[in-house]
Amino acid sequence: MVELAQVVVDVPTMQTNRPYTYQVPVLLERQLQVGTRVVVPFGNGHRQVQGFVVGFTDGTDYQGKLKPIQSVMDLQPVVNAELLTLSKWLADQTYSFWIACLYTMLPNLLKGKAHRIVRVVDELDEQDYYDLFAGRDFRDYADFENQPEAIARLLKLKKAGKVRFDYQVENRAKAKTITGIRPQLDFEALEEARTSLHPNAHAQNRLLSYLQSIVGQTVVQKRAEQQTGISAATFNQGVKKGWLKKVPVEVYRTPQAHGQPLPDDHHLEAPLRLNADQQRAVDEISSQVHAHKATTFLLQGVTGSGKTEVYLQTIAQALADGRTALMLVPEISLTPQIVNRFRRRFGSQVAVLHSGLSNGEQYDEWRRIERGEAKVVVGARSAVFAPLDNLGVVILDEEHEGSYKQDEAPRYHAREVAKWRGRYHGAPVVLGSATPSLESRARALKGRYHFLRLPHRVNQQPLPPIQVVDMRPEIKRRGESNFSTPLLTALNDRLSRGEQSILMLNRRGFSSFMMCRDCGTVLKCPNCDISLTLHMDTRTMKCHYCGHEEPIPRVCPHCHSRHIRYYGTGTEKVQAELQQLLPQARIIRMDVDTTRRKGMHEKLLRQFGAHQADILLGTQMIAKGLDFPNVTLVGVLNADTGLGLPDFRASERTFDLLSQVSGRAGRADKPGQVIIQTFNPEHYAIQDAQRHDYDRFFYQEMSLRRQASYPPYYYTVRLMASHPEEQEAARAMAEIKSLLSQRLAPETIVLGPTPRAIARMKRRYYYQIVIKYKQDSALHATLQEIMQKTQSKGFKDVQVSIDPDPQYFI
DNA sequence: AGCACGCCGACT
DNA sequence: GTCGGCGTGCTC
Repeated sequence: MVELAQVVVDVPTMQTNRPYTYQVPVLLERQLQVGTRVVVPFGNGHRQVQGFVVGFTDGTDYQGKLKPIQSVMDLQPVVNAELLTLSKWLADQTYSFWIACLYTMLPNLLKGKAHRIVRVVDELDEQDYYDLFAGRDFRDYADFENQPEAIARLLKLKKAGKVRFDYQVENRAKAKTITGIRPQLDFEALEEARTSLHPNAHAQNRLLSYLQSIVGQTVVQKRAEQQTGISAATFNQGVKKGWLKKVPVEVYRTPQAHGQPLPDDHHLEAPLRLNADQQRAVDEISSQVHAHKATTFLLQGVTGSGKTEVYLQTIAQALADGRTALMLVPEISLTPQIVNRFRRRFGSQVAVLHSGLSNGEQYDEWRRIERGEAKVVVGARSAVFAPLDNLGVVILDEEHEGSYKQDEAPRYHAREVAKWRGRYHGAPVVLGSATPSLESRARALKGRYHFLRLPHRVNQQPLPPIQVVDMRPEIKRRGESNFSTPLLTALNDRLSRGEQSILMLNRRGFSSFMMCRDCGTVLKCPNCDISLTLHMDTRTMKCHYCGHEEPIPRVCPHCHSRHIRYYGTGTEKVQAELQQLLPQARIIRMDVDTTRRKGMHEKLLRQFGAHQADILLGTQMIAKGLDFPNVTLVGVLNADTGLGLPDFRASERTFDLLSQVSGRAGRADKPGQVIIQTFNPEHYAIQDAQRHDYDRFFYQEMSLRRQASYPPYYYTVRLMASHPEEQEAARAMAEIKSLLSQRLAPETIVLGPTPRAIARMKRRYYYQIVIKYKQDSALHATLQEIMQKTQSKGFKDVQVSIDPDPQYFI
């Protein structure tokens, strides 16, 4: 029986979210493997789409006539057996399309580009031929994008059978090549050519001797020119005379370490000496590497405790076993400094994957990994899919970071994918953090994760003292200002001593909630204990969990002050105020606006590092990983903004952020100081951060989570539905809710539906339902059922998405 | 997604 | 009468 191929096609809809069966033409039989990309005809007409071969079969239930695969796009599979299995699991776990999961795991260039070509097949009249085709016999349909009249004419011509629409899938994945030269004659023949040269032909003489020295090899022309001083013109003459040939040489678009040279493999940095805690961590993790055990570790180490060195030496152990390693870092922490540290230790075995790379660089790094040339991958979230074989260890640094969860479909969490890959390869997974997520820390306490701690700083220096400044009396005394007296004094002090300061403006939750300037009260929902969000459109305060609504208050419900208002400030405004207060200070502002241009982020940091400025003023992006020895003061202008968010993780994020920035002060020989300005000096997240007391924060927060039935005591799922008409969105959600109530376990809590914070986006109205459950055997099937059911005509134009374990609830 | 089939309004 | 509006259903 002839083998048939199962193909997942690039048509991301619920109806087509399954493999289709295709005939395999004899010519393609040998090239075709599971995991290769193919071009297949799909649907009526002659539409072509890209697809992935996910299996072979010798029979099918399909009654119609099978179509043949049109062509094979890859010589080698681009998805190996592991990643194929993973993609299927991912689609199931995240309620997303299989095809979307496959693309998520691969470099962007492997997503083929579909072209529609309009081809002239019959005589056209002069006018049409000239206007539409400009004398050619085909054009890309995309050329007519914004010309509705032209499109109308084309459709008419199509109807008349004068033009045809063809489809073409473009394979964008191409290797970059540069010119190489290769001798075309053997040594003797070159010698002969040399002796018959005119005695004045010095350059050609040198070329011939050079060619003699590289017989049988290919050398990059640019290098040959540099090495020998022979000019490009002389090489061209050599080509003419048939002495040599120019050949394309494939090169990798290796992302350079931002101008710095890549370290060469013979001068790698030696491992640092470990302290007892670090050594124990390395030993325990390595033992699991050696034993092929998929143990999950939680490595909790205070800032400066040397976690990175533990990672490096653990990776070295895996490499020594002939295995590979995956190192995940949040996007904003993936700075040149951290990448270079890995490169100095492991040299050219390191590959880097992150969103800052061009598509070409991304593709080339990916191929180096896939070919086994890179054994250590350092990357952000999506690097968790790096095609490493024989994985020995996976490390997730800053495991508490919300950015490990993708906030669009497929909504996966890199931590869960990492654990899946760990199980597949028998490799331990290390979750590292100074402030672990409550979920992870709770699991460590229950023994589900193996708990390791690094309680001491490597340099034995104490953590910097943190001063909390209560802004309420400050505002009363001096009027509206972003700068308290103690902070200004401290800033002035650094200026006069020639030391630097970092100021962070917390932008999260910008101006969406109400807070009293006199007592710090934030308006909360009476049912949910979560902040109410201001809706200017309806002039009300709303709760996004239960739908509670109340008018905007004029006086504080707690202290009856009239100073209750929105909360939030922009960096630009703050910079202006600061410049006025400290005219002599040189300030660098870092926010989305000043760093939008590529490379600006690094440039500003380099300037600050070179002491071309006294103060670095920025948003959250400056909280991570920066290490400037001359910085002795860190100030947080508004610690509270995060606390006002209608999100049960608000306190946790505030605590993390404050702990994080505090680590930026005084890391070298000079002692540091941290000043936190707040309207809520009594809040436990601020007080515990001030004391550097993670444990205290953990237990306090855990008890609140237990009372309110939030993670880690409950799991959560968020369902969202949208429709251009608000009524329709609400009606669809009501129907979904009733289905959930019928199917789910009675202990499962279903909140909502409620309108989302930004209820109307892109001309659609959004509603959400939050499900809280401990275990519910009916949940998965019910959610699948909802995805299916909402395809029917009762849900016309309704878009439904499911977000398991959402990180943000706004 | 993108296409064809199919059933109701305003036109050569 | 028919051209074409877009609602509906299918794609190996």
